[in-house]
Amino acid sequence: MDRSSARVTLKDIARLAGVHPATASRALDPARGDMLTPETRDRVRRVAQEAGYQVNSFARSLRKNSSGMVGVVVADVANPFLPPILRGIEQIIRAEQKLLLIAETHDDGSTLLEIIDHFVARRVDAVILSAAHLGDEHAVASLAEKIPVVLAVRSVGSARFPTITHDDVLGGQLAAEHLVSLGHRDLAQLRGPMDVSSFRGREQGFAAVMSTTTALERFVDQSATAPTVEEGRRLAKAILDTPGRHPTAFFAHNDLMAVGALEALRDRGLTCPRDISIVGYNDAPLSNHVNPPLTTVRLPSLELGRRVATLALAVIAGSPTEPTIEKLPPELVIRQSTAAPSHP
Amino acid sequence: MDRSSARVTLKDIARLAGVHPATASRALDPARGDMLTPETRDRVRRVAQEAGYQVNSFARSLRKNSSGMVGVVVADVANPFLPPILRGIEQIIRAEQKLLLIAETHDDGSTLLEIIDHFVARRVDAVILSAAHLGDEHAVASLAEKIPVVLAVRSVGSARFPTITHDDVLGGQLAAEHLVSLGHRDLAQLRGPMDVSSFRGREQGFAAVMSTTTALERFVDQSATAPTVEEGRRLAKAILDTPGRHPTAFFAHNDLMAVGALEALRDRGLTCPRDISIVGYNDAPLSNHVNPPLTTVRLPSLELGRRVATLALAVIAGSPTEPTIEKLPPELVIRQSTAAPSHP
DNA sequence: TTGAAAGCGTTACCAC
DNA sequence: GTGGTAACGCTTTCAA
Repeated sequence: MDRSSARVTLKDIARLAGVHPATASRALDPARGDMLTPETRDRVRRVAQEAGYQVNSFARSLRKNSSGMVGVVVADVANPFLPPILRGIEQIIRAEQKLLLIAETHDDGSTLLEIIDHFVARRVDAVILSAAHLGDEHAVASLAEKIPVVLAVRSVGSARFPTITHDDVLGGQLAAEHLVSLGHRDLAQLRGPMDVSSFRGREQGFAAVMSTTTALERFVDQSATAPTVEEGRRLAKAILDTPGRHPTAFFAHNDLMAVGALEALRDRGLTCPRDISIVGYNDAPLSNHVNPPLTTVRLPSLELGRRVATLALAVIAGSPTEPTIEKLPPELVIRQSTAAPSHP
Repeated sequence: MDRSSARVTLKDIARLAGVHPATASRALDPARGDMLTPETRDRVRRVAQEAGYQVNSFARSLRKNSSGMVGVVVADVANPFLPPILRGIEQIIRAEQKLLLIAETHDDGSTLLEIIDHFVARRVDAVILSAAHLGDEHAVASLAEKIPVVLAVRSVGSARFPTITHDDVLGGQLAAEHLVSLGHRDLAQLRGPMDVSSFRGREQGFAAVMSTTTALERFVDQSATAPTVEEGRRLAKAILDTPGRHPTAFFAHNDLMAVGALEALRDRGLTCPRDISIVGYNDAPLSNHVNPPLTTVRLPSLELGRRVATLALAVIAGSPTEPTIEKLPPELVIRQSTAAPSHP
């Protein structure tokens, strides 16, 4: 593999076509192509084509001070609810001939700062941040001074930045109302990390419904360190290990935690939904294939991705974006992990 | 949000620190920092720190002709077996202070070419390609002329390029041997797309075992257009709809297809493993939570990611990489979707 | 319509 | 050990 050959530059094309580099530059830019006579334009383009010319994006970006890239910050690519969001973003961004730079924080604050530095150094045209924590407001603000930022999925608490999320409060309500209407009166949430707006919203929506009914929520002081199967299992186990009657229904803050709860039940010889009903969240890909198939809350994630990307492009273009927060409505999907309590 | 303020450049730092830009450049480069007196070096660094200086990576890249980015091409980020590979890659690449550029082909040939163009234009330091099809050899060769390329997971058939894959032939063998040793004699594969080396390898490993035993493989001419739940269901349904006795075991080329097969069984009122045993592939995250938990083939994907990235760095550094192909061994995980046939 | 020249911010090389 | 100079490849004035 010989890669030593120097690459063909605009100057080469200009020489081959017998024109000045500036002319060649104009010929190859669709936007400025019609400043030229069709003949010169086409000749240059043909030469470039034949020579396999590719712009040097460094030089172009240096000159234009824009990278043509959009940075996306996510917490964890392994999270199964991310792909549709990323796909939605990609659809919009690629249509604009821009490229996506994806980085992961693993929910670590200092990694977030590092990534932000990278993005700033690379003069990313905009940052789509879906890994924010409540309290990251300062970091986001200082990033926003340099690069357009839009928040996806997770807000930072205040509405200072353009944000598009799922309506997590509504999602929590849907879950609670479903369980209450089935007759459950003794419930518990398996909470995700409380420094993330999504889980905070779910908790509040759920609790709000509780407070308007005769139903009781218990174990309100526990939450997961990460929204994983293991943590779901741990929280559920802690509840089941508590002496006395256990709740008849769990609201897990995502499907992975719901699966962990299923494991905890099984460990104790309990059955879902006979002994305990479980509602998950996200409608992750295999949620309808676990045993039992999960009742869960489905999110319009592809749409969210598309809207976020569209918003990012608008901010790049400098439209008068007032800091809005838009919340897309979720939808309850009823499957077989929920039923009326057997001992009412 | 005011982003109009011009950014601070190296020249500014030099002026503030009372040195020449070239000196400032040296002071800020860890590798060349010790050419300077500690005093000047530290003074420059302090000034840069205080002024919030960030290199302009375009200028640097233009000068160095290297972007500090590694491009990764995958078929589909939603595929649950990718995250560990990406994580492995990221661990290695980030340690080198490089950034990952991730793009998806959706297994579409022209999209692959587009992405390659983008990567070339952006002078990515290397490309890690895990979305190759058998027959993409030409495209890969022309890319490799310009940028170091390593193949991950999927080979192109020939061994012209440095490649690290899972040992799919061995994986197919493990699956076959397991089923045969349980007593199955009438089997079928639910094949993934045959233009992908991974599935091709699994098929061959499986078939090789068949040919050395009294077991018989049937339905050898069917394969999926994509390795999805839907396609797994379709293939399984086609087999079950065929008149006469059906096979007593399926080898699905991945876990998603296995789940599809489970659906097809359920649709026909059949039970796994009582009526039909199923082996999946990949040990995807929820494979042990579906009903029944899947016997499957586990892949050392994190390790693969790490090795691929290490190899890519070696190629970038110009080490004398002879085109090797390395195959990492998979491992059979026995769960509850396989059992001895009930009507032997 | 095209050409000339300057400059984007950085680093490599050569002097001193 | 530090400064000067040039160059990376491109786009964008400004002139002609």
